[in-house]
Amino acid sequence: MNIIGVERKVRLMKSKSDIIAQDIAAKIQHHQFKAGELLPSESQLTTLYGSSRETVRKALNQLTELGLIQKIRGKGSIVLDLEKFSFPISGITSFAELNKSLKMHAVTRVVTLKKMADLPELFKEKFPEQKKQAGIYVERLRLIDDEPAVLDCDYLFSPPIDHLTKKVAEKSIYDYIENELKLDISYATKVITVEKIDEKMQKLLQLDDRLAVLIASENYLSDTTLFQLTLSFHNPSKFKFVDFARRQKIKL
Amino acid sequence: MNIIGVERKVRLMKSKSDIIAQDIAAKIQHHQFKAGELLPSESQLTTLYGSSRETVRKALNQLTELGLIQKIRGKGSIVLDLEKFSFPISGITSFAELNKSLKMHAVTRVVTLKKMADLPELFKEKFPEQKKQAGIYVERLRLIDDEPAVLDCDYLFSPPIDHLTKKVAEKSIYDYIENELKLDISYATKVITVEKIDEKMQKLLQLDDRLAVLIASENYLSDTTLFQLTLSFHNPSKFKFVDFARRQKIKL
DNA sequence: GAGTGGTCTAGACCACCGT
DNA sequence: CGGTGGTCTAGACCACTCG
Repeated sequence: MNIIGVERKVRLMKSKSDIIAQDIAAKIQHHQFKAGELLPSESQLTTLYGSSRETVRKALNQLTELGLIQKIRGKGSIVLDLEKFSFPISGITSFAELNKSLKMHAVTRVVTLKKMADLPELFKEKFPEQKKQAGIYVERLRLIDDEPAVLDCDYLFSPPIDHLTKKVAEKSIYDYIENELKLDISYATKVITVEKIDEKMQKLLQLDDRLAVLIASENYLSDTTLFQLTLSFHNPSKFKFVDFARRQKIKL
Repeated sequence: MNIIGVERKVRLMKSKSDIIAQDIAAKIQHHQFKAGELLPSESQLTTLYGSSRETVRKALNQLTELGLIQKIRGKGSIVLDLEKFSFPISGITSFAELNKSLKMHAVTRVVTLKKMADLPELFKEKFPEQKKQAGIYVERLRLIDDEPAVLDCDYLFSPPIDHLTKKVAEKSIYDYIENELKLDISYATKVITVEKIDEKMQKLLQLDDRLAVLIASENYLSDTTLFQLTLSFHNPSKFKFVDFARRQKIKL
């Protein structure tokens, strides 16, 4: 039995190409494949993982999207320097996941947890249909090294999210949604701006200024259900957003 | 001859799947395919474009990445509401391209254009090898509705970019790089932060405050050559960064 | 010329959705 | 059940790089 046969028993529901991508990604992270060097060729990977070339290529494409490798025709796939851009945050990632993978020691304090009363102005006009929908409102303060860094204000809709405990909100709402409720979080839109904030928020974030960086996001399940709106107020001096981007072939 | 045969004569060097993606994207933009509705099924698209199913799927995957559609198993591909998230800027896009596609009437004023003297602190430690390399330094002020919105400071390396005229800098450096120099711009990393700026810059941007949003980016060609570093200082009150993101399957 | 990645194909089997 | 998308395969041909 080859590598994949073994892996597949453990991680159910993952495709062969996902497993190959995951495996190569891990080897890049652990410097088994080093930055600047070439990956084994596609035909070598084909025999290594016991799969067809197209499957290997699908895996490599994922790594290309992520910015882990760059493919060059006639040469091979070069491993890019992950260290250099201390880790893209792009993609939907929960604070708990970030905290874990970046090894920050961060703490989450639940400020508010109650039934949703009303949407904020920002979302009201855009989502008139959600206006009357039931939901949960959560306010959470994120502390990094004991200093307030972010205030997250989440509007979770019921359905699909009917209940929420303080404990879950402290740990990871995304973990709860995916692993308990078995919902399939799929995509999000984010808008980053700089906004004036009120005094209450200024105190919470312990800011000198009345300005904060706001990330407003809309989060959707794979069936296109809107399940969450978030206003994320960041302490400007601690704010950092890292992104990896590829040039679009398709012009809109 | 089918649709693709015709298109292919015009736009050389594009793959069949790119053309299909481009075509569907255009039809979505022109509301020929409407938000919330389903695209024709993959097998229908297969016969429509006279290609194999995998080729159609490759095209649909590109649209999925872009956030134009969402595929649902057993149902079909739903067109997402492009209007709702007034246009993702993510991906490497030049100011000239943005200006055109967003129909802003923006003006670019070249403030400085000279030989590169030295890299700024921010980049110095990270790119010691580039320190002695020759290059060009360009400073450009972007005005939107006659008000200063962004100051772009570009460091272009020679090679591959040996000369640059004021005219090119005013119009579009990316256009020049791609269409004149025939270089293949491929990927970039971006870091967004909020920074203190000096008085000179404050004046240029006509800011009340000494704070600006900084986007620092590193831009690479498809052969992994670093060809440009950019510091982009944004007027906070005019700053807006829009992003579309999909949940990562691969955990790093 | 040998080896690399880029594209496309035709066919197969599966999982899921609706009627 | 038929139609949808999800995955995988084996094979073909091409364009490119490098010695």
